[in-house]
Amino acid sequence: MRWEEIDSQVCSMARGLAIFGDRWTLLIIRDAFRRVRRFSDFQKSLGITKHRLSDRLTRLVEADILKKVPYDNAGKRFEYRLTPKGLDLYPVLMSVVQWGDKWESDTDGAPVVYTHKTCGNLMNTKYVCDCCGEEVRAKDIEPQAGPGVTKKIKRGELHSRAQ
Amino acid sequence: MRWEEIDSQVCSMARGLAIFGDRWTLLIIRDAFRRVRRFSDFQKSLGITKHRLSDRLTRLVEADILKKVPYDNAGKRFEYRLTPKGLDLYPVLMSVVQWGDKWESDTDGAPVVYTHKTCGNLMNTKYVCDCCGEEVRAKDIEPQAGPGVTKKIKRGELHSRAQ
DNA sequence: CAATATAGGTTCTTTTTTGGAACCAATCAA
DNA sequence: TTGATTGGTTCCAAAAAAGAACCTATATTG
Repeated sequence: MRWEEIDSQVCSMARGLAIFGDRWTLLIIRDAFRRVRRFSDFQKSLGITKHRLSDRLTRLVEADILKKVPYDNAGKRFEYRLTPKGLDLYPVLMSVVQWGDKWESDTDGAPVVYTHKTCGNLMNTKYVCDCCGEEVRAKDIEPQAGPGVTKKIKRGELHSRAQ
Repeated sequence: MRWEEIDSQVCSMARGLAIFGDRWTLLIIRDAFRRVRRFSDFQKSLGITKHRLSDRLTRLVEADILKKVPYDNAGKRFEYRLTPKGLDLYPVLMSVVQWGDKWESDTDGAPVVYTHKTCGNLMNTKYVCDCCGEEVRAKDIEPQAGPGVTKKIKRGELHSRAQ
């Protein structure tokens, strides 16, 4: 299977990764959360080639994760800002950061720490069930076919179990 | 900057993505969580070429995310199983899935739903501050240089602000 | 006002990474 | 024992990425 075809899988992970699962894209989004907004600033921050950056920004705008906002008088230069869909990626980034802090920090410790303004404390995050509030662990979870699969089976569009 | 150099950034995201931020790797880990364990099963599930799969599995074993466990009598055939470090990636996968469910499902709805065995309900997850339990939002968080940066600055190894 | 710098790209060439197919040795199942 | 399966490796062609040069439209400087 070619990589471009992976979003044809009936799987939310495959569909997500088809958008941001390649090199650079998540780092661009990381920078966007750090208020990097302009082409040249992304380039300086990342060291990515202009060609690649241009391509990735275009795709992110097409995917409605970033939007272009004019900032010069002539309206011909643009900033790239996160859309609501893009802002919703925050848990993805933070879960990667948390994992990296735990498993890939050198002996000095985490490069960046986070203060939660709401409660005033240094923050660690955890992933919880929004119903009972308990921290989520793989073994406590039972995946089942959801409507995105069962409806397709009912209509005869899918036969095997979901990818 | 070359992609292989990104893990030199003092940034937990860059370090994480250096390991699993390329094509296929997170999908392999997804399958591992679904109890896919053998070479041929990964291959069937993903449609990845053997070459690529072999390479990715080797890297994941080197990164201590998967481990090889012999399963035949002669001890020459191996299964690939998640290590504790690999199991700890669960929040990364689930946050991608949650995002994909919300933003990339077709009109039928989510392909897979999850029952939380502990509380018996269909589960949605949320990302919370482990101190106050409130859901984490980008705007409520103030990042600051952590020990992984400040110690290096003190020793004169870093001068600018953290990447 | 001309000259220079900067932003935001595009084009071109080289290198690296993939995809795809063929091949292979060891085991297993009939 | 014979053929199928597992878990790869090797080789080649195609696609993607890196790096440099180039380009156009503003903005700034003298």
